[in-house]
Amino acid sequence: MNSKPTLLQRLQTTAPLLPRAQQQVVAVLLDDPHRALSMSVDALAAMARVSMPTIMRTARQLGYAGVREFKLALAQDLARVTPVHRSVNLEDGTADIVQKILGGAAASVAGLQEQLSVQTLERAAHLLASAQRIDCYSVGSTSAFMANDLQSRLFRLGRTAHAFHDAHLQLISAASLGPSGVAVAISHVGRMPFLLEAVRFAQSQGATVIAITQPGTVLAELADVTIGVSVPADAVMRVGVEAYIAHLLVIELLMVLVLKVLGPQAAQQLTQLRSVLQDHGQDSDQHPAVDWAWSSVERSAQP
Amino acid sequence: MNSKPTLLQRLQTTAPLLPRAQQQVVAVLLDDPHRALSMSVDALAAMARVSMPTIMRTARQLGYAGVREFKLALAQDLARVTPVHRSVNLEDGTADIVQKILGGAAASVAGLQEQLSVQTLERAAHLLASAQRIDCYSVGSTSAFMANDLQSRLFRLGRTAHAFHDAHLQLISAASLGPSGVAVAISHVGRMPFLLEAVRFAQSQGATVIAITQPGTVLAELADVTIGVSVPADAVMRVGVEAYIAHLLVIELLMVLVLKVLGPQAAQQLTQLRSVLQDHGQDSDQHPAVDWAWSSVERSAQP
DNA sequence: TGGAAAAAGTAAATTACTTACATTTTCAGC
DNA sequence: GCTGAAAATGTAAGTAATTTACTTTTTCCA
Repeated sequence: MNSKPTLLQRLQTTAPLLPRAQQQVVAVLLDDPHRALSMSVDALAAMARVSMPTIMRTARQLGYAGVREFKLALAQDLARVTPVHRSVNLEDGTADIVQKILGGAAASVAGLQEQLSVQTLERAAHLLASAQRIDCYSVGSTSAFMANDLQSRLFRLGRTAHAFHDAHLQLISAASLGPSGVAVAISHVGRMPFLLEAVRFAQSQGATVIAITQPGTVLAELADVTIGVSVPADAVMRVGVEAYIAHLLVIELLMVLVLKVLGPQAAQQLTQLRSVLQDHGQDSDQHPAVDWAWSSVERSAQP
Repeated sequence: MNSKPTLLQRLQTTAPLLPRAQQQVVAVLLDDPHRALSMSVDALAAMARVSMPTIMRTARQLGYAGVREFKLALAQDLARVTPVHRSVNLEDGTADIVQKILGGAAASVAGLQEQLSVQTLERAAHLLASAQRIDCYSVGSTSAFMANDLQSRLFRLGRTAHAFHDAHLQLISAASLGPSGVAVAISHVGRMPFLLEAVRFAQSQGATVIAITQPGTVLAELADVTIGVSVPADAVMRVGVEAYIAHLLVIELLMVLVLKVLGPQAAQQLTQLRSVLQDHGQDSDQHPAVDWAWSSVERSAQP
């Protein structure tokens, strides 16, 4: 899972370093990549007002063996969810807005796949599966929801978990965690002083800290295990729902992995829980953790 | 916004109808599409043990003007997020699990784009922008979070909004909404009796009801404006985070559209709010609505 | 301002793709 | 089971695309 910036992004960043004629080529490519694909080399050359070999040189410069390969790479790049390069504008039509926001979200989900490290996730899952107590710390209303979600889902998996949204309570929790405890700190920005203080304190008492935050933040540096989540670079100005969604997905992932570590008997318990909920006619708007776990068990139990 | 089957799927279904030599070609393509892309026509021909023109004929048969076009189409197809058809299995490796869950999420976001109707969203946005009071009804803890989110974001846009998670309070609210009020009912499953009762009551008092729910549910039928959100059919067994994410995105969209309806002066207010929050050193873990709105204004104010 | 190195262009060569036509295969009708 | 026409495939020649080799222009340092 290597993180790769979009080809188009790379074009934009590399462009200034290129000689004049090649910059013109890149400009044409960026202007309408889809059209560029369906044009032949000499058509492209004409449009960029350069000679044919320049096209080829540009492709080489970007690290491709030839124009053919470059075009294939570009095609693949365009096909995958294209990050929005321009932010939403109030003058946009409704359809544009839908496209931009959903496109951005899809891109950030796809990007997440490349950011997450399997090893890190596994380490986190093992810690969560073996901790004697798990405390979830949040900052702000959004993270609070996530901390609660994490707590209740861990709880359903039979783990002892709490969620604290308050700086003071976090400190108290940190004081009592001890070496067999795990704290999970959720904060996208990752530099709220109170939270950092609680984290440091928990660590000083021997607890292990898992952070779900942007890479490069103070919190990320501090934590024992950091699950880095960064929204795509294009959207720097717009910290939107993308971060929420990424965090939700990370939690979902962690829960599946924890369940995997805990093994079949935990899955069994979930199945029972689910049937009880069903008997009581509970809406499954409640909590999906139960549902997916159930389906997983279904499948793996009768192959 | 049309849904299309994968090119590879089409290959598989069309294959039996094709003459022998062309079937061999398709077999090679399906065997290792990525490799097939990087091969020239005669290399492909050699591998399929057919002559060059057969490759070309196959491409034509499939509806492409030539091999070149076909290859581009194939490249695009291979790159796009492939929906997961199998559900997560506890025997899966970590990397598989990551891939399946995130892939599923990406697919559902992409699917959302095809489900949403621009007209419906616009109608909802206009209703929200002009209502004298907006009450958000939820069922279950998840929807509760969403109702709160919706409420607080509407509030920041200067709208009068409340969120009710309790059947009793919802009835009371419904009683007092009146013709100039709008109720937003959020429930994925869309058939909780209490909620339906509140909705019917609100309507009987002249209020307009917007529903965010699966199409085809009782709630969907009942509401004046239904924003239909259905998780992809593949994932029927696994009602996971996909539904959350879809709802979050719908709310995000609605907020942008409402802001658009309200016009620049509302955006202006948001900008001010943001600067106040910044002055007070607030973390932007808080609420993204402010951020994006700010960036939109930035852009549209100084062109 | 001279001159060397980098950049861009011209034209030829190569390679990949496409077409036209010959050959083989298939199968319906006798 | 043979005949012949239509479909399918293959051969070879042509065309269009890409790449290379080499020349001219530009840039910029001394």
